[in-house]
Amino acid sequence: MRNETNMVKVKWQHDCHACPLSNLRLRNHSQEETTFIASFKIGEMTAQKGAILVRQGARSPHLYTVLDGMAYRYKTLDDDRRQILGYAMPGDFIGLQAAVLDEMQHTVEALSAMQLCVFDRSRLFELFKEQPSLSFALTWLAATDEKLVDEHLTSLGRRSAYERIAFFMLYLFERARLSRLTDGDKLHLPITQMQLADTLGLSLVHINKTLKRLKRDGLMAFQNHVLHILDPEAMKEVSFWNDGLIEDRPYL
Amino acid sequence: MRNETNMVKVKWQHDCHACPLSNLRLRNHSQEETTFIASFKIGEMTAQKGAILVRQGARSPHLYTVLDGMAYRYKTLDDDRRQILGYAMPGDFIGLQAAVLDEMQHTVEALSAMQLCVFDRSRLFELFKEQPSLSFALTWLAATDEKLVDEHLTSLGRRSAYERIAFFMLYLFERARLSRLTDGDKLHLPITQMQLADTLGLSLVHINKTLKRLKRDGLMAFQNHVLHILDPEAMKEVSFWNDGLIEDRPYL
DNA sequence: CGGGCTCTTGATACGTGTCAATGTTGGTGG
DNA sequence: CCACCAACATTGACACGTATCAAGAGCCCG
Repeated sequence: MRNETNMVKVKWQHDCHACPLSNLRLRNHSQEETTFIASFKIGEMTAQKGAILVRQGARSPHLYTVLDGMAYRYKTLDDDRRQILGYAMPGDFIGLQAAVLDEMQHTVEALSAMQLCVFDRSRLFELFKEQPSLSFALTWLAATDEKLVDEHLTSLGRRSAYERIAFFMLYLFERARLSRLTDGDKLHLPITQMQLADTLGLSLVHINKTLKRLKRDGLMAFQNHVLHILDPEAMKEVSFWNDGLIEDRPYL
Repeated sequence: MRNETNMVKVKWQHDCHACPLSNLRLRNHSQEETTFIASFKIGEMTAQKGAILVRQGARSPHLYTVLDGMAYRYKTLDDDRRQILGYAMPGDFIGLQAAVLDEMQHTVEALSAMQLCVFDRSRLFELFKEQPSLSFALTWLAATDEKLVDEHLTSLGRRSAYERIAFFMLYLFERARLSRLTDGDKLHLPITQMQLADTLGLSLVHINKTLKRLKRDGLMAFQNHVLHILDPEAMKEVSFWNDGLIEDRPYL
């Protein structure tokens, strides 16, 4: 049973007008919008690795923006097969589906220690009434998230294991770059090969063997939770890379 | 090369206040919202089977609501593998991604003769400024579409071919029921086995053989473009059916 | 009444899964 | 600070689901 009580509100909080995310490659807001966001914000919280932020089958009263750390979301079938749907990094909004739908269809879990900005779902409609630009930004986020899932779906449907892993790792790397998490051609990734398997619709064993092939071929290496992109051009080529995937994003 | 010029504006048009969709199991609007929608609407058009409504890699100036007929959307990789991402039925909005993103990442093509309501993308921001309820509805649609792709992704990642086909056919059937396209336990579906294969990440041959097994087992039959649900309960059981998938939807 | 899509079926190949055993790593408590 | 334990990673052998190839049958539309 996963821990749900290890989330602690923190005393000290950021001023939205000096949001730490404004340093990232994200779209920024006007003064007035920032003031609205500040009023919409309930507080901040810390979540430990493994904490459940949103639970499949439940209703979620809170929405979050990731300030620090990573999370992932997944669905579980009635036996215990599961499919990981996506990952959230600093700047990402968690709970768009929670915001507008009744019952959550997936679980969101912290991959590492996280710091989050918390919003009150029940006040969301005020945002739609008063802030057309932010409303548009929310819709933009929803559409962009769907675009991502579309690409992920294409991977599972039509890319081989080798192509699929190359594509996904390159995606994580490029997305992480927006949040300034990369260090040259390296990236610290708090995920296991089991999680990779559940992300890409493959078995643990096959992930392991295919990672070895990718390393042998000089494309990339993933060891001790460090992803190392060795040959980005070759990665793009073998994975049928899509340049339109990664974009600067708005945030709340 | 697919035909793009076979779309014809029709002379006679529906009055939004007597929208034919209002008879479906969809969420309806207030008088004022309907008036806004009427002003947002450019006109109506007809599309022949095979017509391209939106093209991958291009920018789309128009948004559509399906009045009649079906469409599907897909991505193509640089070799010619393709992945079908979803289907649109009467009441569905086509072009949410087109509405807010720059370049389309998928193609939308008519599966049958269609009748569509056409909106002007460039006036979308007025909707966000003036119609908070409709803005919310748009975001709801985006979130619901993502939920659907999430489930589809789970199928490709973690359901076997047999489960996957059962799940998808049941989904199409239940979604079609909302648009009153079903006839008892039967549904006319203008799709081929090749399209089913590209939807479910399988080969044509394997689709064919698995359909045969499903029929032999008394679950469902799909012949001459007619889907026949023989044992809905068994279908739900083998496919790990998700009851939260199908909901009444708002529309524009 | 031809010609091109579809659908069907059998034979065979191959990618990926499963099983099982061993090695490695990192965290925890004595 | 070390010993231990539990995850996690690695590897080989083998099984199985699904793809590919190939050929023929059915169907629709001009």
